[in-house]
Amino acid sequence: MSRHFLQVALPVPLRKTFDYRIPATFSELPALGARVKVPFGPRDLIGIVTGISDHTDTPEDKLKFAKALLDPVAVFPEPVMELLLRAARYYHYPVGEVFDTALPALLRQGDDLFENPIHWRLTHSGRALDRHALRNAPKQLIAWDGLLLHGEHGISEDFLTHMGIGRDSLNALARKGLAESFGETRQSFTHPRFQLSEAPLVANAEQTAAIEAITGKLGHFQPFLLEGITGSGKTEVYLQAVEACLRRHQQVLILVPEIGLTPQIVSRFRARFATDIALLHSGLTERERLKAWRRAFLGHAGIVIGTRSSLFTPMPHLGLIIVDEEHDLSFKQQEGFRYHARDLAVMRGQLQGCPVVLGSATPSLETLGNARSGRYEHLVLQERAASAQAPDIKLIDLRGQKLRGGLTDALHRAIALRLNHDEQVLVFINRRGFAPVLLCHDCGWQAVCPRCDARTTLHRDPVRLHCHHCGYSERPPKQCPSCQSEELRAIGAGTVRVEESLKELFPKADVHRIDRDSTRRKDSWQNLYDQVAKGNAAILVGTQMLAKGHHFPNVTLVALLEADSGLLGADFRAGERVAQLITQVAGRAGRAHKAGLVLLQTHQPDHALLKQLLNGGYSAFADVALEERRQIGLPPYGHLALLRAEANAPELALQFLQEAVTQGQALGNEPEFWGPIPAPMEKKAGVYRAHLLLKSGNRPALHHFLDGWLPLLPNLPTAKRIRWTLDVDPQETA
DNA sequence: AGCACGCCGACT
DNA sequence: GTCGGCGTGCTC
Repeated sequence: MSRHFLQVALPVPLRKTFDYRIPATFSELPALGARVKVPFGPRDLIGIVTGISDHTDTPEDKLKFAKALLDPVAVFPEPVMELLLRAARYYHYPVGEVFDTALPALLRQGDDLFENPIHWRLTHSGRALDRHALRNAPKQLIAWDGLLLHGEHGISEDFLTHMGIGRDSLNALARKGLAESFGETRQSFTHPRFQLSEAPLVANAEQTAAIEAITGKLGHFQPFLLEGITGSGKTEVYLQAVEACLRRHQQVLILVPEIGLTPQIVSRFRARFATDIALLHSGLTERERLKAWRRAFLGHAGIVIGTRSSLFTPMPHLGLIIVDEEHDLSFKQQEGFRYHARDLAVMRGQLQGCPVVLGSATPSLETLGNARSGRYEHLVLQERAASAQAPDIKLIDLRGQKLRGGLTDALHRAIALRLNHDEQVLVFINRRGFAPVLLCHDCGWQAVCPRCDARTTLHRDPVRLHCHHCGYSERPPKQCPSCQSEELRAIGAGTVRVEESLKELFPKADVHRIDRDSTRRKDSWQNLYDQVAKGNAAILVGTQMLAKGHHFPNVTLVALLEADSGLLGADFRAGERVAQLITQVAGRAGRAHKAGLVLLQTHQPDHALLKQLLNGGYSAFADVALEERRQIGLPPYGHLALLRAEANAPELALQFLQEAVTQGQALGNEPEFWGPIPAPMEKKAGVYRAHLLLKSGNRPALHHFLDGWLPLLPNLPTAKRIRWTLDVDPQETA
């Protein structure tokens, strides 16, 4: 064993592993994927064993001994280990940091893998022993003394090891019947148990076909796109596929968007299945998270429902992966290890040999592309449940219209009509706060953020200017700082101003606002939801957070005050996002027995995207958009990576990226470089940002180039004066 | 990323 | 005279 060296991945931003000698205190060779504590420079770190080898390239004098083996088995079993290694390679991110993001914080910090680790105590005869009986076995005597001290509750093996009492001495005492071990061991791995606690719904023909397609592939890798309009019963397909998986004594992993892990979704699963359901979301304490993680890890939990990072949860009997609302942006991590949980879910399905179901009413063009090319099997649910009708979508031309609180007369009348019928209305405006611009009427001065290239938003309660891009806020000036005029005006409308106007325009109606500011207090969202779900006439005003997760059966009118505002962005995905938002929002209208109406206020009633959506729905839009992407070679037909640079001066970031381009051209076989260009909001939170987009028609070629290029970047002349990050498959390219 | 080592300004 | 600023260099 001493002839072996451990390769250990450590949580440091270094693209390599480190080799360590194995000390004699290790009672066994570590499992690949187990945690070890090792000395690293002046401190100790916890790392993951990625390899054990009988040779090392590190000079003898540099090698140190590992300090402790923390786990009797791998915290990352083989398929998860393989997933993480591949992910590190694909996203060109240091493995040690990839492991770190995949592990619950408490395990990262050294908590025990098993809740009740192996403990030792003296047996009855052990306690009765005369210590002279062990006078010829000094190590056993020390162990016996130690155990005697700790009485019948015993002491963890870990602690004993720490005290210099080894497993050998303890085993020797055990053989003599003097000591015994107890607590959880690796035997506590199990298969999940479940019972059906309610009968499945009767599936229609489309649902039945989808369920059969998925269940027919259990035990094999196969990705599915389950494309189903709102109200078409995607969840019932999930439920019946989950049931089939549980019947095979396997576990199911369900990924949901950050905001989607609502009690409503969870209660559907709880109502159907009596099984251990582990929830993993941002609201848990680290202790709760570890407990839920363990139930999945040990195989106890039949169903694991979680947000992005729960993708990495080890599950010994994983048989099915579901990604709900697969188009949702929150599946892509936007900092650090920038992985896409949906894409890695497919990779995990491949490694574990199980089906992966990607569900959405508005699939991402990437997923649609995969479905059309045949890589994913395309399952379509087009029928709404018997009671529901498709909503009617109409445009309202904003040009030249007089607005009251952001509403045209036509929209005002439509809302009044619905309220008179005791129905509910949703109003979307994608902007928080009171007004997005504070303007001097005399000289044109506007309130801007000193740290960002952005205007500050005027808020009420308290009255302050806030920057939505950094934490900056200040009291609004009483006079214009530029010309001393007192004619400062709040221009444009955010959710707060729209809420106020609606209260004035409809004094008898219940008006509620739902955005990040109004739902900050815990439970307030749930209370509001319960109140509105009763169905009394009401208007809900909110940002797109209102579009997700919750269903209000009495909503018959949905209005977008600025349906085309999202089209202004330079991002090539802007159109896709707008189409998804409008379609999702439309799905909130008229779900039950009442036909719904969707009204889109727009300055561009002739915009091609809006026309496609109106005439042919999301799939007509997707046809056109995919063809455009194909022609310019953008995803899913081309592959992107984005190199971002940040610096304290604007030229520095651009200069670094230019050096990177030159370096890449010298390497050869480089992809297309787009840029460098200043980021759309060049200055943000006081730092200047620039972008370099890499585009290639050939994914392996792009990655091969990155493999050669990235290690050279730290050596570029300006590298030490900037910060750079690489984003593979960026979701926000502008 | 930490953390140490190392060489120049304002304070007990 | 020291405390401490953060530049740069290393971590098996």
